[in-house]
Amino acid sequence: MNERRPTIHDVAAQAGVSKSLVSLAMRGSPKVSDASRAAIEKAAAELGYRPNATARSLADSRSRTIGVNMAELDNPIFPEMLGGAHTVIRSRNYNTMLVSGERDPELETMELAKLLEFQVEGLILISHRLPAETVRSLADEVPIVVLTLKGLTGPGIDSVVTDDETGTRVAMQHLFDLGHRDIAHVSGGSLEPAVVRERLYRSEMQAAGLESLTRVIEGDLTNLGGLEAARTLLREGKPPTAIFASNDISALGVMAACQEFGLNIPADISIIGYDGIALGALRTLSLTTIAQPLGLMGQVAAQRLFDRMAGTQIDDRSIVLEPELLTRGTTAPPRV
Amino acid sequence: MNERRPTIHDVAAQAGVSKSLVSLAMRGSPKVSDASRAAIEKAAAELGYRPNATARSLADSRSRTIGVNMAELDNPIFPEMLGGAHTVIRSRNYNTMLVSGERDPELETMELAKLLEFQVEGLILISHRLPAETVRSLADEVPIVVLTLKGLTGPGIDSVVTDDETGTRVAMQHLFDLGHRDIAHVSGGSLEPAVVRERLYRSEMQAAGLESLTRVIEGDLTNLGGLEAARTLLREGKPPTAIFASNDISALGVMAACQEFGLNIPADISIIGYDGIALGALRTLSLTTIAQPLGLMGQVAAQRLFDRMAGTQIDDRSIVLEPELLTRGTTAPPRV
DNA sequence: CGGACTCCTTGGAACGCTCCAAAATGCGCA
DNA sequence: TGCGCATTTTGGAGCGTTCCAAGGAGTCCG
Repeated sequence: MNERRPTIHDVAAQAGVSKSLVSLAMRGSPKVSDASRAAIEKAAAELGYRPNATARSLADSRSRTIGVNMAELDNPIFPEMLGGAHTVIRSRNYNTMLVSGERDPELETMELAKLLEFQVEGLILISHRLPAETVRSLADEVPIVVLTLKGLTGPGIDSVVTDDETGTRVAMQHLFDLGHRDIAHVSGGSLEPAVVRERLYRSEMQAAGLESLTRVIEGDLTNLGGLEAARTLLREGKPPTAIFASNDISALGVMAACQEFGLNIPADISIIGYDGIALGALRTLSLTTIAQPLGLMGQVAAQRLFDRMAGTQIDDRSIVLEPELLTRGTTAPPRV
Repeated sequence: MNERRPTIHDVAAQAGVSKSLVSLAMRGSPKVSDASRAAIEKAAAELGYRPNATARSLADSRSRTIGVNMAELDNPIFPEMLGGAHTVIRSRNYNTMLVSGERDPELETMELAKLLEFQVEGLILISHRLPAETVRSLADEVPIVVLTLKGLTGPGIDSVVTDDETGTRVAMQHLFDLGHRDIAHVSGGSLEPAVVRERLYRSEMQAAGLESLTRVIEGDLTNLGGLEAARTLLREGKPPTAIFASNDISALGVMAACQEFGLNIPADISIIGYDGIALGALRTLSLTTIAQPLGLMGQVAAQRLFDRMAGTQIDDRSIVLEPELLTRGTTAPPRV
């Protein structure tokens, strides 16, 4: 390892100019003469000079860094969103500082505090488990964009979500159109999107005059949760002709349970998920689902963040994207 | 947003002490009297003071940050490794700065340069596409741990890999034990692990006196690549009784192709993958595979990095972990 | 040949913190 | 009351940049 990294001073000395001029040259200022520029570049190359971003941040009080919190790593929708955000952040010549609270609000709070200490200029919360109050107080220091959760807004807080009501309606309509009536729902706990999906499932069933067939089995948005829920359901007796799962990974668990019970998908039972994880497109799975534009959501979130950072005047606090039905191999008309 | 963030000076003024004392107190030094500490804490709380990590980094020239490069986001093994590394980094009270080169060596180089400008104290490359020379020169400035690729070592560079030779042998042995002889391989291109796996496949076949049955179809470690490769293979005529795919996601493509051709897995054809992605455990897929301890690899990588940063004397440059056969639902004895 | 410009270049003061040597304080004891 | 010692506290220098006001060097023109 090197003894000491060369600084702007070393370059200046080597090139025979002042540190200020080196500073200008490094940032490509037009007011540096060609001769000086050449000398400086030569000196910098010889010394292996690398600007110190920390010092720069301090001097001009701009960190050029965005903090991203990823609530959990095991649902693939989050990395997909991260990818989208990351692309935009990089294209703006910013850096991404990633933390994860691992579903633990206290840890999450600490991690976010660290981000602020690093002077991040904006925060993207790819889901989170924080109390509203905490988020609000963070938003006091730096603009925040929250993904997938729109319940919480306020000054400094924007959100990017998809329209879960429409999405759920489309899912149910798809099943109705295929001829299904006996449709069960594997729910997803108390987080916002899952709650909305369950509510809409119920109201759509009711609107179709199918209250009596309404069945909700509790899941938790995990693969195992979906598996267990579907097992419970199938043990009960006559299976429904279709199951709407609150998200894709739990839908995959549901599929596994159906197979265990000797049910053929989609001949014996149709399954529809929600999210549009890349995985679902695997030919092996071919899961019909309501796709959220995950990568796009990340991109939009980052863009909005930059707009806020630039102080652009924007009225709405919430960006709602449209979900899309992806008809694949797990849904078909019910057996007659 | 706030006008200006309070600094250590503001806290000092408010508490009626010097900035130096505040600095000590903030870092929990034992040589601060209880009275002063209380006053300082009170003042800090009142002002909503938050230490400026940038200034601190500059002052003590330690960034407390590790840079992580994730070559690509679409193979789930990488986020899994990231998760492991992240845990360790956080437990050391360090931060993670994440970049991704998106398979583009030039972009990757630029991103890594940015990390160094931020004075990261160490670098973890979760795979990469860089020329050896570039990595070596980076290693001159900061310790590096490379995951999944062990070809490249040298001063300042460590690597964490699993023993692909053993892994492949175990995979082949598993198939041999089940009674398979006609085993094809879907390869994975020119990256190091894929090359080793292909070589070992060939040598194991040869050792078993099965040169005549050796068949390698080119894949590229993607789902689609696996699908296409298997289609090509199956179109050729009599299918093998088993296929060994170079990694899990391509194995999933292979499975899809088999289904397209009306082959029953594992009754008609056995499939074994490599990696042990979490996904493969999904009951719907139940992919037999050679599992690498992905999360652990990330952890070990981070640990080794911290050891190097601490200057611990260590001899070996390469950590080799053992892979493990996970027998699941896609392998069975061949039909007689 | 002097002034008015334009173009380059410069030193010094921040930025908010840590580190250090030295100063203040307090206490026990002769 | 004064001295030594341990405990607290302090101001100033420094970390590597950027920013700014001001200084020098040319150039053009009357």
